[in-house]
Amino acid sequence: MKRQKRTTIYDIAQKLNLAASSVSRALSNSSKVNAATKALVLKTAAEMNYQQNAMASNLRKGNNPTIGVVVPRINQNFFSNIIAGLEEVTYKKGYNLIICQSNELHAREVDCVNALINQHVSCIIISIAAETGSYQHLQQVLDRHIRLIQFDRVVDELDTFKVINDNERASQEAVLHLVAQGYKRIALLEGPQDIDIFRQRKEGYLSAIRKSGFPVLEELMCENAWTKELGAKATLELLSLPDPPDAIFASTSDFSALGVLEVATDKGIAVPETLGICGYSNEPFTEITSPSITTIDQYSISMGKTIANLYFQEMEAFDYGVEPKIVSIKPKLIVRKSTSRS
Amino acid sequence: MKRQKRTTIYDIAQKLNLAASSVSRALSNSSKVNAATKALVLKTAAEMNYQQNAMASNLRKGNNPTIGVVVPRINQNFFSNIIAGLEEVTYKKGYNLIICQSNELHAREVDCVNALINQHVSCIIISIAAETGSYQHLQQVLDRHIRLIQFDRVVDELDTFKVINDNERASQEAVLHLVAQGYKRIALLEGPQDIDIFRQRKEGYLSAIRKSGFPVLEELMCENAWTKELGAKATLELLSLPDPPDAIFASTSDFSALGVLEVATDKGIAVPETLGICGYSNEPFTEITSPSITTIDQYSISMGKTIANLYFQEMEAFDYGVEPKIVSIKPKLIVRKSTSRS
DNA sequence: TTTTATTATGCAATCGATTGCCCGATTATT
DNA sequence: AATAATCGGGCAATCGATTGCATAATAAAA
Repeated sequence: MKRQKRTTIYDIAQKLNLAASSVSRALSNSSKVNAATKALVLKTAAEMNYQQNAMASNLRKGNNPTIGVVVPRINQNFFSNIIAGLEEVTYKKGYNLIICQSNELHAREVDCVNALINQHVSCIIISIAAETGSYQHLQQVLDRHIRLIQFDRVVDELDTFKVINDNERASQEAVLHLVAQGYKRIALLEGPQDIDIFRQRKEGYLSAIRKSGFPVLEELMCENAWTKELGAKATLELLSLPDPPDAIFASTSDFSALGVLEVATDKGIAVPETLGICGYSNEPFTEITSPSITTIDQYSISMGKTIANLYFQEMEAFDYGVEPKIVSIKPKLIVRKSTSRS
Repeated sequence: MKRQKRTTIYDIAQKLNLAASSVSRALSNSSKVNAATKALVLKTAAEMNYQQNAMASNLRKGNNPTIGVVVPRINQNFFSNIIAGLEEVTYKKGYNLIICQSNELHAREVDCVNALINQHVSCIIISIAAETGSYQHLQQVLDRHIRLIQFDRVVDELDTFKVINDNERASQEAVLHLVAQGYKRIALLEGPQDIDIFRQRKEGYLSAIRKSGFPVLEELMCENAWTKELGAKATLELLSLPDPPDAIFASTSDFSALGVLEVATDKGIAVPETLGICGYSNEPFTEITSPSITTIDQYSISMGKTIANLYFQEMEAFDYGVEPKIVSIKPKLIVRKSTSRS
């Protein structure tokens, strides 16, 4: 079974007794070709089942309308929403999306970025892996004048476009909400402090606690309570304190908050009456638990759209002179039953 | 700020006073180049920050190590898991993944497929949109000798590789489980019957009902109860029957099952005692509801891996003579509290 | 009717890497 | 020592589309 060659503009040119250049112009609707010829070329191309070879075109034109995306995990609600949002916009612009996942590993992230550089993508959109290393691979991107947009987890030092959530304000708001509900000993489950977003969330917590006139208590802050299991473990420890907390802000994720809720349910602790629980991310399940969990929505789909639009508006419009810009989105506190005492 | 050109093999060749061909061979580790020269080229390439231009390379080699994926929605648990699984495998093979979403629209699906054909991807992996139309676009793919793998929602008529879930057996098993738990009037929430997977699930339901010696009752089968809202609506109707069902199999999705559960909870109907509920897909939240929902796990991540491996094993190894093969994965019934009477 | 614009088309170089073929210089074989 | 084989490397064509420049044909202007 022999692989028949695809039709190229040369095939069309030959058939119509034209030059390939004319065919090319006709197909790209250039004004330099006669309307009749144009129509004929278009018709013939359709008949011959012609489809442009994007590789050749892009090579010649020196640009590739493709955006590379690197996320820690594709199948994580937040990121898959981001990707969906990105796709929504890039599709309309005729851009392709190449997706990679770093699996939270630095080495793999470097690999992905290099692959994207090879592909000569127009832009790389990235949220960095938990396992951070040097930023040399990102610097490489900049050195090659490939647009780079960081989002969510960003490297501050790098002077790039950034789209982030205002984690600090959101966290602060969440904690102030807890205070308003009458909680007085509010614990924090925090994430790895070498990741900016977790530092910011902790900042928000601290400033809200201070602002409310409460003391900052080391024993109420648990490190690395990232997953459901770790959240549960931390909760057990917190609850066995001589003076246990009356609310827990799982700033790492809703999964962590779920761990808290499960422990509370197991122990017969009333939520929200005896223990208030607040998560982060607005995972779909937070609405479904009983009680439903108060959390923070990050507008992930629209964030994806924002990122893509940023590229198209700011970056395509002008040339490289554009000042890198930081877009900060304020997430929204979603109050549900797990913190509604009143 | 002028965009400095990227270094090419010609730049390296010039610097080392070599021919570009030798540089190319050195970089691809060809045996036709002296070890010393090879080392020198590699070193110089690194110094000059050389990165291959994949577009040029792929054009010349006539192949593009890229796989295109078209799914209805990227941010749907099942599909994002599939993509994660695919990526896991393709990454290791040095392949790129271009992701598109059809948004369940036929026209958009056609667009995506055409874009992928333009890109000369090596393979297109697709789960077709709910809004089906002609299959001409997929036929085009085959005509151009691009590998095509359909998964989950497939077009039977097309003679391609297919990776599917054995929806019929899984549904049958679920219903038989309900029967074993003593449920006697089992209702079905079904999806659009022009999509194969929903037809198959209904078949499974029907055969289990017959096998159990129960009558097939039209009034217990509700069409198009796809979403949570539709599931809830259908449940209200079912419960207002003179002789209401004692179990509901939401074959469309867990969301639909969730709608059922919410209605039951609202009405104070005991689950699983008075009403049994079974969903489909093993969405993360099914574990969390109270009671937790019995459902069917589709092994989505591993299914993604299976699909990718299918491409690499069967399709790269041989040439086009390979007989299209159908891989059927048997999903797993996950029994939880919503159907556990005993 | 001659000259100048305009329009439509062709020619050939180009994007960057790969590869078949050829050739000179070593090394191995008889 | 003469011939054959091997090695290392260069030349130039090629992948398919695009584009600056040249040119023929036609229309407009003088």
